[in-house]
Amino acid sequence: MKIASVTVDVPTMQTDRAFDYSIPEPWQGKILPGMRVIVPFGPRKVQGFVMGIKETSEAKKLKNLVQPMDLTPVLNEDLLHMADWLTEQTLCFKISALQVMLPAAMKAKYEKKIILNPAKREVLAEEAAALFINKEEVSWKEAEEAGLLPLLQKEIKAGHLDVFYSVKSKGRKKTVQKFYRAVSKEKLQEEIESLPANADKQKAVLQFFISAENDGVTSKEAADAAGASSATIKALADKGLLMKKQEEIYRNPFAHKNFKKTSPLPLTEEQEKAITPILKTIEEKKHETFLLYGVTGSGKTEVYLQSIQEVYEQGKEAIVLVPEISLTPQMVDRFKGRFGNDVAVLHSGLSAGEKYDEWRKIQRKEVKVVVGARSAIFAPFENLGIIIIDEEHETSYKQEENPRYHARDAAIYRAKQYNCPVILGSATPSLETFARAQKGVFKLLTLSKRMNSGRLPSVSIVDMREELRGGNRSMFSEELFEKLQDRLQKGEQTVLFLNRRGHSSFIMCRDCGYVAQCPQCDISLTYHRFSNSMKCHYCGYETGVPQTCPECDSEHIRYFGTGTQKVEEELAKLLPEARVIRMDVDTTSRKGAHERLLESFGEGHADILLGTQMIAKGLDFPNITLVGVLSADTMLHLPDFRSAEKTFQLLTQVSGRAGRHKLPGEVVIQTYTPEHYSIELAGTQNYDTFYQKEMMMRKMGSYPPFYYLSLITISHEDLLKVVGAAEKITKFLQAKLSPQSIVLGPAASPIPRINNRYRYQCLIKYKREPELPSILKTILEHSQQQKASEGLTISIDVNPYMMM
DNA sequence: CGAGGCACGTGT
DNA sequence: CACGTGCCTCGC
Repeated sequence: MKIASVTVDVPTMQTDRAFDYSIPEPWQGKILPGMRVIVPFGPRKVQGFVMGIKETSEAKKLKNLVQPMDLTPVLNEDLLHMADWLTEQTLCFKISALQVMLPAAMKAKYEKKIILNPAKREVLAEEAAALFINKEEVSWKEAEEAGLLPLLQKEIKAGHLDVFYSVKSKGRKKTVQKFYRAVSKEKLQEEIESLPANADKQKAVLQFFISAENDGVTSKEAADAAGASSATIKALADKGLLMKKQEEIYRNPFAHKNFKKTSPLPLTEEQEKAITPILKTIEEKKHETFLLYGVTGSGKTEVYLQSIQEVYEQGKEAIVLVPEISLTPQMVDRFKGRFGNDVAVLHSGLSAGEKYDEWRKIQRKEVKVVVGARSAIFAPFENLGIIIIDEEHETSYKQEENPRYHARDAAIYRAKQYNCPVILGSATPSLETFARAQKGVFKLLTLSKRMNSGRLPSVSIVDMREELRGGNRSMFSEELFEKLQDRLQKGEQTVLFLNRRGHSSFIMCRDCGYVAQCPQCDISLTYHRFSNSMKCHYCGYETGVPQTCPECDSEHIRYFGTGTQKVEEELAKLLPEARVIRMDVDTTSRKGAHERLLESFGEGHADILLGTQMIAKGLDFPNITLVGVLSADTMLHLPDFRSAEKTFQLLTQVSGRAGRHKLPGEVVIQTYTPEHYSIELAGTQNYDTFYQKEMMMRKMGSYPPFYYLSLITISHEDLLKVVGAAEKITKFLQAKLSPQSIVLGPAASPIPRINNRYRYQCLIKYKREPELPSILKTILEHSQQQKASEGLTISIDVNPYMMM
C-alpha cells in the first residue's frame, strides 16, 4: 500500500481523472482515501483529493506526494461515492463534485513566491537586491508589480533565487489564549503571602485562580473577575505562576442567543396519521421518500421534529434542508429549541470561518442534526437516519453553477446509501414531486387542516385594469387601501409583498419609448437608486442615469417597475401615520439585519412589513391579518414553462402568512391578468385543481414531469460561430437520439447576449435515453478541442430550472 | 489552470 | 541569428 490515486484541483477535461503518487515513508499507512493532500503537478504544487490507495500504477514514473493537508479524511467513503454519482449525473468535473461537498474555507489557497538563496545575497543585481532588504522572500505578485520579473528570472536561472509554490487551506481555525495555574493552589497561596503589601492586584488574581473551579480562562475573564488588568496576568505568567495555552475554539454565531427548550407537542390526528408510516420506515431501517403535503400552517415542522426525535433516540443523525431564503432565525430557533447544542446550522449568512466551524462540529460528531441550505446535503455524517427537505418546491435547491445538482435528487441518493427515509414537505409541491407521489414512487402524506384552528385566509383578487379604468392610478387598489386603513386603526399588522423578479426597475423615455440597454448584453439596465446609476445584472456594466433621452433628447424620462423604495414613499404620502419596515436587498445586506427587522416587526414596532420574495416564507406572527400582493403577475410572463407553477406557489405561500393564529386573515392580490388559472386558483388555495390544469399544460407542451429536459447553451463572441456550432450540435443529437426524443433549436437564448458573447441554446426533451449522458459527454469533449482553437463555450444543464 | 516549449515574427 | 509574442500541450 504505497501509491495514492489523486484527483487534482485543476478543473479541465484533460485532468479530470486520477493521477498516481507514491507515498513517502513517513506517511505510509497514514494517507487515506478522502484526505486532502498537496501534490506536485507539472512545475507547481496543487491540492488534491485521495481517491484510493493501491500497490501498483500504470504510470511510468511516479512523483512523491508532498504532504497530507488533513489528519483524518474530510470526505468519508459514502461521500466519495456520492462524488462519482454527482459527476455522472451533472457531467461536471470530479474535482468540482468533491469541492462542493466541503465548506469554501477548505479550498486551496495558492501562493507563488521567490526565495533568496542567502549565500547569494551579495551577488544579486542591485535592483533585485533592493527587493530583498530585510527579508528572504518576495511574493511573485509583488515582483511583477515592481516590473522586475525579467531580471529576477535571470537570477533564478543563475541559481541565486528559487521559485516556491505553497498550498494552504483558506480557512483558519480560531484559537484563543487561556491561562492555567502553573503550580498547585497551595503554592499560589504561599506566593500571595510572600508578595509585597502593595501588590494587591496580583494577589487578587492569584486568589481568583485559587478559588476558580476550573482554571483555563482568557486573560480578559481573569482580569475582569479579579478587578485587575491583563498586564497583571502577563506578569504572573512571566513569573511562572500561571501558564498560557493556545486553544482551538469554535466561532459561535449564536453566542448572544438563548434558546428556549421545547418539548414535543401533542400531535393532531392528522399529524399522527402522517408520522406513523415515517416512524415505521425509521424503525425498519428502510429507504422511502415521503411527500408531506400540508397546507401552510398545518404543522409540518412538528412532524419533522418528532421524526428526527425518533432517529435521534436511535443514535443516528438527521439532515434538514431549508431554502436559503427561509432559513430564518425563527426556523433555527425551532430546531435549536428542541435539540439544543446538538444542532449545527449552515447557511449563507455565516462567515466562511463560521461555516467551517459548524462543518467541523459535524465531522467530529459533536452534533446530531444539521439545518442548512442546499449544500448541507453533503454534511459529513456517517450514520444518517433521516433527510428532510422543507419547501420542497423551492427552485433554490437547484444549483445554477457546476455541479448543477438538485438537492432533492442528492437527498434521495444519500438516503438510499443509508437505508433511511426522505421527507419532502410542501404546501405547493413541485409538479415533478406530486406526480411521483400520484404514481406511488413517493408515498403521499397529507395535512389538510391548519393548526391553532386557524382558517385559511379569504382571498380577493383585484383587477388592476379595472382600477385604472376607474381612474385609480396609484399602486394600491381601493380595496387594498381601505383594508390597510382598517388594520391601521385596529392595530393589526399587514404584510405587503412586491414581486420584483422578472421586471426590475428600468427607465424609459415616454416620448420615443427608448429603454436603456446594456451595451454588452441584450438586456435592459436596472436603475439603482442607492448609487443613482444604471447597472447590468449580468456583466456588471455601470453607467450614469440619463437626464435626457439619448435617442430623442426628450426630458420625459420615466422610472418603471415599482421598487420597494417607491412603495415606501407612496405609503408615507398616503398613510403618513403608518410605521413601515422595508425588507429588500438594500436593507438586509448587513449581517443580522434580516433578523433584527423581523424581530422588530414581531414585537409590533411597525404596522406594515414591505418586502420582496424574502418575506414570502416562514414568517409566522399572530398579529398579521392582512397580506397584500401588489403585482401578482410579474413573473407570469417570464420565458419559462414553470412560470405558472412559480406564480401559484408564490401567491399561495404569501397568502399563508395571514391569519395563522386566532385572528382571521385576509389576502388581497392585485393583478393585470385575474383570469389566469395560476392566479385564480391561488385565490381559492386550490392546489389539486391547479395540479390537474398545469399537468395538462405540461403534457401538451411535452414538458416535465412528462419529459425530462437537458439544456445545452453555446456561447461565443462571434454570432456566426455560435449559430454554426449550435446547428452542428443539434444535428449530432438528432442523429444519435431515439425518434421519441425531441430536439428543439438551435434558438437564441432568452438573453441572447451576455458580456459580449452571443448565446444559442438547444433543448432536448426525452422520456428514456440511456445513452444521453455519454452523448452529452462526447459533445463536451469535442467542444474542449474547439474551445482552445475557437473560444467556444458549451455548458450543459441536465434537468434545468433556469432557461435563461 | 499555469508553465514551459516551440513556432513564428521583428529587428539587427 | 538574438529575443519577444502567442498558441499548444502536458501534468502522475
